[in-house]
Amino acid sequence: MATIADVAREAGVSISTVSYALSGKRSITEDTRVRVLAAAARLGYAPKAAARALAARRSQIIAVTTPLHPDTDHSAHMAFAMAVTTAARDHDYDTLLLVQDDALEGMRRSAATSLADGIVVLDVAAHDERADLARSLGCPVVFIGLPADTGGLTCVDLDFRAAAHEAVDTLHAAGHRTVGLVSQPADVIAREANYPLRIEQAFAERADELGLTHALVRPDLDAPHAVLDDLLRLLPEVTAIVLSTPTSVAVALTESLSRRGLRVPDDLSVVTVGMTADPSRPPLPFDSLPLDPALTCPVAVDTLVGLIEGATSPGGVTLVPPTHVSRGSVAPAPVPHPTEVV
Amino acid sequence: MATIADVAREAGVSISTVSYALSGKRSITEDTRVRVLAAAARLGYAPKAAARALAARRSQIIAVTTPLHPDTDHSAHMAFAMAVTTAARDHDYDTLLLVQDDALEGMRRSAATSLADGIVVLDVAAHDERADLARSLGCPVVFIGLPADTGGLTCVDLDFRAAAHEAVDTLHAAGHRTVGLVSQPADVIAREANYPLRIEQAFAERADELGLTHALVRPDLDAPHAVLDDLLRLLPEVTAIVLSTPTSVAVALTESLSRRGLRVPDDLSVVTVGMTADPSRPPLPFDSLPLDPALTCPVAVDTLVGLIEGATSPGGVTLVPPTHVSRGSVAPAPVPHPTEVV
DNA sequence: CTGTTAGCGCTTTCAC
DNA sequence: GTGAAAGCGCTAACAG
Repeated sequence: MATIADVAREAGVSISTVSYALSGKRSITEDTRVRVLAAAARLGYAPKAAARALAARRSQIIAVTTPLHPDTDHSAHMAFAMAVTTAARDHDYDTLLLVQDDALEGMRRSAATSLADGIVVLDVAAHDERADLARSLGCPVVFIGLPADTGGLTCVDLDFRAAAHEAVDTLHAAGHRTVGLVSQPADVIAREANYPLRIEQAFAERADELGLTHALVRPDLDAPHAVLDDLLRLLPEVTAIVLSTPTSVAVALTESLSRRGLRVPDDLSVVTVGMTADPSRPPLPFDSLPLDPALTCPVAVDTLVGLIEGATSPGGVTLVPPTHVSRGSVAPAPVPHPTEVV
Repeated sequence: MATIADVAREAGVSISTVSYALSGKRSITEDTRVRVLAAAARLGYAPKAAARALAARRSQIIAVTTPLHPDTDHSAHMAFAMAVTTAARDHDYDTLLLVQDDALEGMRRSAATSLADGIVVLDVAAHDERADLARSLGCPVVFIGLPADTGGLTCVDLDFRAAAHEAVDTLHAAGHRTVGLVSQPADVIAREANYPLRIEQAFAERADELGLTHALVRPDLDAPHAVLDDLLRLLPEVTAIVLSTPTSVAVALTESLSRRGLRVPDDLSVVTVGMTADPSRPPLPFDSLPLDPALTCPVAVDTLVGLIEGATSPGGVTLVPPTHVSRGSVAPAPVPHPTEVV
């Protein structure tokens, strides 16, 4: 309840001296600085957020908009929201949560009322109505994920293309010559952000470049166990799998493999690409190039803070390079071509 | 960018008239009210949150604190955070997210700076450091879940006791005479909020009252498939199960049942108590008395808003009655006592 | 290096 | 029913 005036009186200095002593925005004699800090501590002073925001024209709040449709993966999106929040705190910002119906309207509202200084957009769909809104908002906005049209938007995403390439390279280096991709369900590809397509293309491209035999299967969420059959039908000689699919399909695939008596990595090597782990469950036992919130979110928040503070100019897509997590699911191909093993 | 002064000029009235016309806090001639609204719309006016908060001494922001340890169920807690956010919007409040390390410190900060008008505490542990903090904060706080000592706190939770009773009653009414409880892992019971204990006690109590044979098993997360064996060893005649356990255990149990050729509900009836569904996955195919965020969160937010606006006084535990969701997993006992079937 | 002061844009008495 | 004006508590020129 103490105000800056109380602190000034207590420390025997002026109000502005207190303000500057606390913000460090101009140099203060060590002596008076200590006196101010002591007075503030004695009175339990904390600047009122609203007064500060009004005077400084900055709320130190970032809005996070994430529609969270019934079919989006809640645990993954919680991980993203957490990562954004943690990154924001590192820059002294708090995060406001805008969900469901309010994901769109809340963006408008928090921009119009200056509730938030900037907005992070999560759960981005290919044709996301928040993209057009962002272009017309006059408030810094950063997308985590890419809508179909990124024109005029500032976006950050994992470099899925590089991740897919690296997955194929890894398998190729281990001597695999026939590789399969377990991709997303067809309807997800239509609706979601375009990263599944980017992965499919990059996978095929690099496999062709390396002269590998390859194929892809898109699972059916109602019959996830069929993917393995489908893949073996398409690619009887397959020795390695790239997984970029919903967790439920990955789990089903694991079961299908063990039912068939196929061991990872002895019979089949596996690498996942662009999958987000549920922090509250044990991770899938596969080598991964994950879509890790800890990778993209800090970059997105840094970018947003740069925009807010005028240090950066808007627009542009930042693709974050993937990191490789080893879990021992890649082994040399069962029947390697001796001269080609790296 | 338009201010209230712009609107006043445009409408040819005073600033206070604009304020009252928009807030409705005092009666305004229909004519001038319309004129003000039109002017505001024409200028695209939206009151600045910071100015409003400073003058009104209210930020219209509720902080949501949820530590989210690595082992907490992220999807469930996202569902709670969403439900709180949606309920808050219904009262014209936004929600600020405080996670991880900042869950505790953020409470202090948002209270001291008047960043938030009130705080909702999620992910409550039995001995939660946020309980003592809440008592000393001088800022309205509502817990969703019960810490061990609720003295001086305002709490809202599902009535787990009633839920356990109702589950046993349902099975008894269907003619079951031997029932098992699959509870939480032992270490969870020690650390978490005390609801698992409340369920165990209520289960045993009501089963005794009804003269049922009963037993409980606590799963081991590293060997979830063992629970069915354990239960059948303890209770060979079991015809019905009450499930109040992590989702992973429930899934493992489902698998164990089908491996043994036991059909639900033909061979075994099942009811879940106090479990939270992951909205992004298909629900467990069992009758439920769920811990549904949609039940507790609106009550908690109503309570908090009552505290903020001075309509309610703090303290007290509100237990929300459970609702029953039928999914056809309860059938009459296989070997009913004819005279007792209801 | 420090103090004075003019706002920031709104809510809310108080007067009419 | 409406208007004038005093703050809310802080930041950031501007002056010294």
